[in-house]
Amino acid sequence: MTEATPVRRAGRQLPTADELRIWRDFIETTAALGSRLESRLQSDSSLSTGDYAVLLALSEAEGQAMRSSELAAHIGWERSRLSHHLGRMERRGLIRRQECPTVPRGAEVLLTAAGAEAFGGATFPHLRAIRELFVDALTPDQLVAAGEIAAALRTRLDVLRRE
Amino acid sequence: MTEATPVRRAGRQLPTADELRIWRDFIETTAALGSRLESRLQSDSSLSTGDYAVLLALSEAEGQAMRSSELAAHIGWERSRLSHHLGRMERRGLIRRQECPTVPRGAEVLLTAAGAEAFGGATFPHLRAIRELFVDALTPDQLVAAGEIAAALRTRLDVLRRE
DNA sequence: ACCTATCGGTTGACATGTCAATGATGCTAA
DNA sequence: TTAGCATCATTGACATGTCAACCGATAGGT
Repeated sequence: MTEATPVRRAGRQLPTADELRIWRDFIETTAALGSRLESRLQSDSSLSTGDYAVLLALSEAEGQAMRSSELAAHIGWERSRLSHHLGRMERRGLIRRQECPTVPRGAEVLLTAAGAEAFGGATFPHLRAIRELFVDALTPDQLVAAGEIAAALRTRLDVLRRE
Repeated sequence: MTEATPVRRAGRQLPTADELRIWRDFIETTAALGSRLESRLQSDSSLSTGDYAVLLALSEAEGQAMRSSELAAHIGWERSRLSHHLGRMERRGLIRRQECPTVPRGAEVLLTAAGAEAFGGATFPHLRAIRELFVDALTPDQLVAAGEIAAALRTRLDVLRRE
């Protein structure tokens, strides 16, 4: 970081000690943030962040229903993961699955009344937690910077996707 | 973010749409970054990041050994998680456990030759991946900002620890 | 000495995640 | 027509994580 010369920067293959320290702080803190949010959500509503993502997507979908594959793409999950998760959510009565009327071998995922109710109850505390643990922790400048950092990292991930 | 008046900022209980968008970008991208690193490490060395954390700590420990509880504290894991993980690593021959000579009911965790070898082989590609996916993705300013953001979030998490 | 609380560590039950294999169904080309 | 192939979704095997219960040993207070 205190590295000013582009030449040396380009020549290095490994991170410096400073860079590594930042990396560790960054990845560990964001992981801890995620799990704190997870446990807040759990104690406020008995939902996991996975449940929440599914319920959010269904709530916003037309007819509060979506085909399984679309849902997976929408929230960025593998189909297998979604299928397992839906099985658990179905057992708890949060969603229902039925054959899709339009797509031959498709499965339609429907929000149940219980699911809508659980989602409704979870939303406010969850958003408040996001505000307390993330938004309020940062200055406005830092918040902007966080968005830019996320965008830069995402771009990099996408560029290197197939390697 | 475009919120300039402290009064309005203080009065809000929930994040704005902008803030929420940044939150989602941030948390999802950092999660994706973590899992990309995980799969890189896996394919380069057949180690998980958990394995790596354990092996790193043991490598740096005197005598390449540590008591189980110390190790857990050092890498920030619950004892139960560590115990399960050590069981799996022991089955793969990466570490060994024996009664601790100094602490009565303590277990000493030792790095095996195979563990040291696996760690040695994993280090270089892992650090290179951190550089490619994180350090090189950011400008020097962004890297500094990432460190500051992590520190701010960590402070907040610590302040709210027992709630 | 003896009851009890605590400590270090393990275990079991379960939630979650990945990967590869499986079924079931439609599409396409010989 | 039919053999091969892609697609949608599920399943099973397994790795990982949390939580609570447990075991054995030790330290104190009475």
